[in-house]
Amino acid sequence: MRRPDVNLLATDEMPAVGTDAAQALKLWVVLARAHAAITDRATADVARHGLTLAEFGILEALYHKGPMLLGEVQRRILVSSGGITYLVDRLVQRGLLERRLCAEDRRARYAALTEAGRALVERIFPEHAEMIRQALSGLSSTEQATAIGLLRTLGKSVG
Amino acid sequence: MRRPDVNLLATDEMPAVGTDAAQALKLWVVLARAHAAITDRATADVARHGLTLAEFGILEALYHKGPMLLGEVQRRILVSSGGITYLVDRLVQRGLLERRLCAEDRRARYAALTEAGRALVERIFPEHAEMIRQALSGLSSTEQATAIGLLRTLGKSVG
DNA sequence: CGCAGACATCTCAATACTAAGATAATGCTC
DNA sequence: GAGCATTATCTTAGTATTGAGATGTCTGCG
Repeated sequence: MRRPDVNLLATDEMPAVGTDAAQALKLWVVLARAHAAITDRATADVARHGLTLAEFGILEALYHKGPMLLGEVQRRILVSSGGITYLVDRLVQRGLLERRLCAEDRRARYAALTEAGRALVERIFPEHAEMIRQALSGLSSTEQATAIGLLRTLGKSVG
Repeated sequence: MRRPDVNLLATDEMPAVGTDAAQALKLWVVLARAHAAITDRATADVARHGLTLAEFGILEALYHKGPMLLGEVQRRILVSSGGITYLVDRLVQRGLLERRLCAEDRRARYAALTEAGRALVERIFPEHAEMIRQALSGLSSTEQATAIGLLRTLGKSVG
């Protein structure tokens, strides 16, 4: 058992690769490792409440933004179109979410929290936020700000 | 269709969360987004050769490090114990890898590249490295060095 | 020596997704 | 206003991966 996630490249001694490519590969490796480590912790945390990270992401988004079209939610949590249907189905079955018609576009559907869903988020979100804070506390506030800037730039330039 | 990966939190206006937790959450979000963006590209790149990112990671590790025990490979590419068996099985079936007995420990097995496996890595790795270099080129060399340092610290302190 | 526990790998069932295509509604453009 | 490309969601089948437990092996201790 143990650990989901991405591949990892040998960090040293890579013949036939320029030094700039080697640096980029190393960045990709440490990024993937950090992501995997945090994902592990966050996954375990929300699993205590029977939720996937993706499911938690949906609940949290709806809590902070209010009802959203399925497509908006999909783009926000980064799943496929089939995936959002599947995830919302499950949350609806558990009584945490409901689908609502969209008056302006009859193809579209809103997802909205039920009372139970709202109550769940209010109960677990603060703990989860605290867990994340704790997990990332190896970086000072200044360092975190720097990292946010760099990763934001990176994310935009890759996409 | 479109896009694998993690959850994402509403970045602004989160009641009942301290500013330090809010910053940590934002870092988690941009990290996850950057990771998802790069993963998308890298996955598409290796898929051209019929490989998963995890499969590619195994081939690449063995190429640069030589034969490794399955457990070592598992820790390196971050999959479950069942996962490494499954992945190695598939690569063996395709003739890219072979299992070898370990003289010192009869429970353990080495994974080693076959000639075909070595040839494949030599053919596709340089392109892949170049693709990663290009994908991360939105950050200057100096910025990349900074990011590597921060993410390495982060990864260690989380785990 | 002989056994208890820790390990390394494998097996197997369950699951959270993805990809491709179906359905239906929208909105341009002529 | 009729068609055609586009968009929003859903359906279905397939898959990569996990997690729990089984098996065989090693190691240290009494």
